[in-house]
Amino acid sequence: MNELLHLKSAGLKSTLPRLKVLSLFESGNDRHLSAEDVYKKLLASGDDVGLATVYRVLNQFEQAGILVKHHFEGDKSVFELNQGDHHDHIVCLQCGRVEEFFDATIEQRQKKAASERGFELHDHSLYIYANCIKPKCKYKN
Amino acid sequence: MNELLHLKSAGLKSTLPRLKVLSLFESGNDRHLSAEDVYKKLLASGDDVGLATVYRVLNQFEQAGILVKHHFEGDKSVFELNQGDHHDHIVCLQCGRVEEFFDATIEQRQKKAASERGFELHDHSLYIYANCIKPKCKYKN
DNA sequence: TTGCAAATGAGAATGATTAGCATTAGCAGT
DNA sequence: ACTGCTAATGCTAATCATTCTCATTTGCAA
Repeated sequence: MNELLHLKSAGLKSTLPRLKVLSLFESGNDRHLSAEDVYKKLLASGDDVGLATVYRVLNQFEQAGILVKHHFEGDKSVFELNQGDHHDHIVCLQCGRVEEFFDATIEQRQKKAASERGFELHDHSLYIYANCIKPKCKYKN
Repeated sequence: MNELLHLKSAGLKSTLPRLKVLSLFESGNDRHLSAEDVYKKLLASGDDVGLATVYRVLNQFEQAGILVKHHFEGDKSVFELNQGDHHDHIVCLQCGRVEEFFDATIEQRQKKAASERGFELHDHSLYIYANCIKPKCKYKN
């Protein structure tokens, strides 16, 4: 009943769509999903939720700290389960593979860069766009 | 005639709209401008260019390496003159002030993070979202 | 079980950006 | 300078992701 706890503590009613979305992320099959992805996966598994609801739920979960939202290059944003550990992302430009990483030095220097210039760091987004080195990349190798 | 050289070498005809857009950026009054910003500024100065043209020109300039495009938090993207020097950005969440910075160590560690995980770094985007420390911030101080 | 506010679903609306197309304007060659 | 042709422009309509509206449904507390 981990899901229920999450929802309760966020002041969210435990509804079918919310549980479905949550368990999709907790199943762990795909860490990074867009609203469209979630919508399609739910449809595919016979669960009938509206796209608008998916968007709403995703955003509520983000507010509640259950999910984290990312804007990879360009258009649609993706969500991933918030497991407390902050990390940044490397995205393969060819196959889309996403790898997570954390570098204490980078974090450190960012804070420094901000404070040196009269800012108090609140947040940051760091995406590395790269190419898989063979033979891992699904497309280019 | 710096502008002309730019355009020529990019294989772009030297047209009125392109010259207008280019000189807007080269005037240096605002480093970071969205398509909408450019459009409005041109209108304001009596130059009559269509919004679609602005978008087209901006993208052509990006391809040509004359401008660089950035996606700050959320929606619209902004462009800035490409002066050869790569840098990242700090954006104030309150007043929108944008400060540029470069940190060799961060660059370094990114390359390392990528290669350690089987990627060849191609590109990256790093945005620090922060709050101005008083009294510089136009809104919160 | 009842009642009601909160949540959902379907479709319309929005906002940024792009595509389609008829008209205009650079510019190379007379 | 004049012709002509292709690239460029300026509308407007179209896209695409995301949000809003609102009538209907559902979770849940009394």
